[in-house]
Amino acid sequence: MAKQKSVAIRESILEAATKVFAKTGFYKAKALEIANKANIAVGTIYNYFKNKDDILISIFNERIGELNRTLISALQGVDDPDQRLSIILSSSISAMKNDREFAEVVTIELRQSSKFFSSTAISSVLEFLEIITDVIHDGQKRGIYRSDVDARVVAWTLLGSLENLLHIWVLSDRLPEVKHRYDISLEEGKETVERVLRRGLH
Amino acid sequence: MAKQKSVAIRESILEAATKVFAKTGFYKAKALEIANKANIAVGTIYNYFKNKDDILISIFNERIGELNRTLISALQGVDDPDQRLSIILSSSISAMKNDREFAEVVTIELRQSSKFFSSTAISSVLEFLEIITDVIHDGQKRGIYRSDVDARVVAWTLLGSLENLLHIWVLSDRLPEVKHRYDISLEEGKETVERVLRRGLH
Amino acid sequence: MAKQKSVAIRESILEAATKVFAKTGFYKAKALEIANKANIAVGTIYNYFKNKDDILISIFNERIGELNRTLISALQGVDDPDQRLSIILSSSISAMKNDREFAEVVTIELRQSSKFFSSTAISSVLEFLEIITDVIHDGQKRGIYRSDVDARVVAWTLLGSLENLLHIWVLSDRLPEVKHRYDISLEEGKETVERVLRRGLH
Amino acid sequence: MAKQKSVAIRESILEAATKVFAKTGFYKAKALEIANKANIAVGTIYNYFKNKDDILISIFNERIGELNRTLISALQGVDDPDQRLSIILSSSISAMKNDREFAEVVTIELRQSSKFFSSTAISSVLEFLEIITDVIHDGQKRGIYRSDVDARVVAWTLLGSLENLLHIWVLSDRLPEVKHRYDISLEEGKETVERVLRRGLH
DNA sequence: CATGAATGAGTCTTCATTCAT
DNA sequence: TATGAATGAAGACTCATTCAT
Repeated sequence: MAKQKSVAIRESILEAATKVFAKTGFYKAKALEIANKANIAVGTIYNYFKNKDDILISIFNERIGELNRTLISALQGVDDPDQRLSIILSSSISAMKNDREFAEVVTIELRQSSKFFSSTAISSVLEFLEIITDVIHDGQKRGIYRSDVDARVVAWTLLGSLENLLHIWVLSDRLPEVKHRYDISLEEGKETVERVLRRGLH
Repeated sequence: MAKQKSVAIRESILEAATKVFAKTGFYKAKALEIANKANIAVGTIYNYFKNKDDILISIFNERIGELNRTLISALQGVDDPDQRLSIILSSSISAMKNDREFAEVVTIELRQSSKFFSSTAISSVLEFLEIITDVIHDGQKRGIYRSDVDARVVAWTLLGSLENLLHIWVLSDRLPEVKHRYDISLEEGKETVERVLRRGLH
Repeated sequence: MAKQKSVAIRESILEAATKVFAKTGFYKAKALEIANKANIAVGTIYNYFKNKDDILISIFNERIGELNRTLISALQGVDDPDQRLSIILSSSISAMKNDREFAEVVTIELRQSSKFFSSTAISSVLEFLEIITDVIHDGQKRGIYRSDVDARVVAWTLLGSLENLLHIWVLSDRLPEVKHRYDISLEEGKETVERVLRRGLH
Repeated sequence: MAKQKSVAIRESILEAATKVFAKTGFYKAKALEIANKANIAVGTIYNYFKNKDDILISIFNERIGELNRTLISALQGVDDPDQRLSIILSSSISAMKNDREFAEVVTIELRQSSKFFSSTAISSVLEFLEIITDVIHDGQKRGIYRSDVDARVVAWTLLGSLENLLHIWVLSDRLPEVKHRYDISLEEGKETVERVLRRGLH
């Protein structure tokens, strides 16, 4: 029997691509550089992915899908909405901290992608939003959260807040100007967001 | 007068570029298409701008700079921090509503730019953040706003919320999936953000 | 038996390749598509043929070789040169009619091949020409055909006529323009060619 | 005023391409080599032609169009159909003799092109056929030529004969085998074709 | 200043062929 | 012998930018 398409190779391409996308940005990323970093030939990339877009989309969907699964299981058995939102923030932030390059890619490239790729390309992001929306909605139905706000808007803007928290973190490394004025740790940031939200939603 | 003429051309390039960037995204935008839309020759672009990057940066800085000036003057004489934040949101949103293509460009391309361009490229954005930060800081100093949150974080995450509000609005047009689930007007969105913030910050 | 099996595979590759060459042309034909059509793996092709060129050459030589053998046996015992030429035309045309895809390949790719491959690649075509030349030559020697024409030229140009007869037939399917103006059956075409030739050679 | 697209450059691209196509065949011809031969940059090619196909099509249509115009004017005032066919053969052959590389391209690549390009791509060839058909048709109407043959078939097969006459000539240079067996001059070939045709059509 | 033709570096992707299994 | 994943050379075409007019 001949060789089988290897999961390991696929994974190494995704990892290498994440690094290259983080460093140069999606558009300037070169297939050859990804291949080199993954220790394979350029052509091999195209045995696993249709094209560069497909790699980026796969990174998003697989990593965020993973995060979603983590979230869902972490939320199991937790009842308090505040605590649930806290878990969502913590889990998301810690996932990003553990893979800074993925954080950079999500922060920087996701917007572009949502606009210029199809909606299936960002299905996992929509799923992530769904999770947050459900938590808030549930809080509202149980009379814990105020009902005069739109749960979907809260979810979406919370995502924006989270993204920008990560964005400062990521930018600090490149731009001294930002580093100097906005030297804030992810934890401090999370704390502030949570405080505002906790009081703001009740 | 020569100077007059130049300003008009410069302006028409910026307008044309905004449209093209909105439609295709910065990286795929072609100088020739910008020139055509501006009714000038390609070469002329380079009499007014160093390169494509320079056009994008100019769009950001000039339009956001304008917004900043509008904000500053609108905030004149307004004392209440809640009202001031409300003015900031309203002005920003109405500026974007009046120039949807600019909204698309800001929403989609700003992130990329902040990362891969220098910090002067986004000086006006930093200035915008400064304005928000000051309002919150001022509210804290006057004992109106709680002091256990970081004003800079609030400002930055508020920007994230605002961006994502615009993002849904912009995305709705491209992705039916989003349109269907997140059919929210900018005004409704703003209302929710304000409510959470108002209670959350006190 | 192993040998038997091999011949079957070899044959199925030639058949599949003929179809693919007919559809896309030799240069754009993909080995993978040939393999798929032949229900084998790509690699297997290279156990039977040196390369893509080799497949095309084999198609030519084997099919035209077959035609040559058919011709030779059909000409056995026929004495009249006119009748012999008629047999050559009929047999050739009917062979092509029975394998339209091969007709397309011969018509379209033979020229290229004759130029860019070696002369052994087209040895069977040269043999085919030889057969025609001999018939004419023989007619001349027996005083039936005029002697003031060059038998080799007549053979070669007769081949050109035959090719173009097939060419109209093949083109008609792709180009409506041709179909419309040159809607001629192979039989009608053959009739005209024969009439001119019969009188022209005496 | 800026530079104008130059007819000279366009022409030099066509000339260079003809040479390269003759040498390597259309599919293996490299844009860079054409550019080098034409003393221009690769990109310049694409200011004048949409793509490689477009170059080949232009070569065909412009050169054969030219030939058609020459033929039409040469046929002016000539009454005798035999003489007219003779003129067509002579003019075509002499045009090819004067531009051997074009002859190679026509002989080798035209077939491919007729099949895989659109019919406008070969409009000039169809026009050439039209000219021949008209001559024969006219001969038939005037009772000089026999009426029991299809003028269109005669035209098309005559084209095949002409092509193969050129083909031997072209092949002789590459394949010693052919050179050895078919060492026939264009003029001798023409003579034979004309003799057969002249008697065959009356 | 305006023009737009010329430039040529740059890169994704294809696909025939190889070779380890 | 059959397989099909891996390979990597190869090349058409793009497009931002320049500069002669």
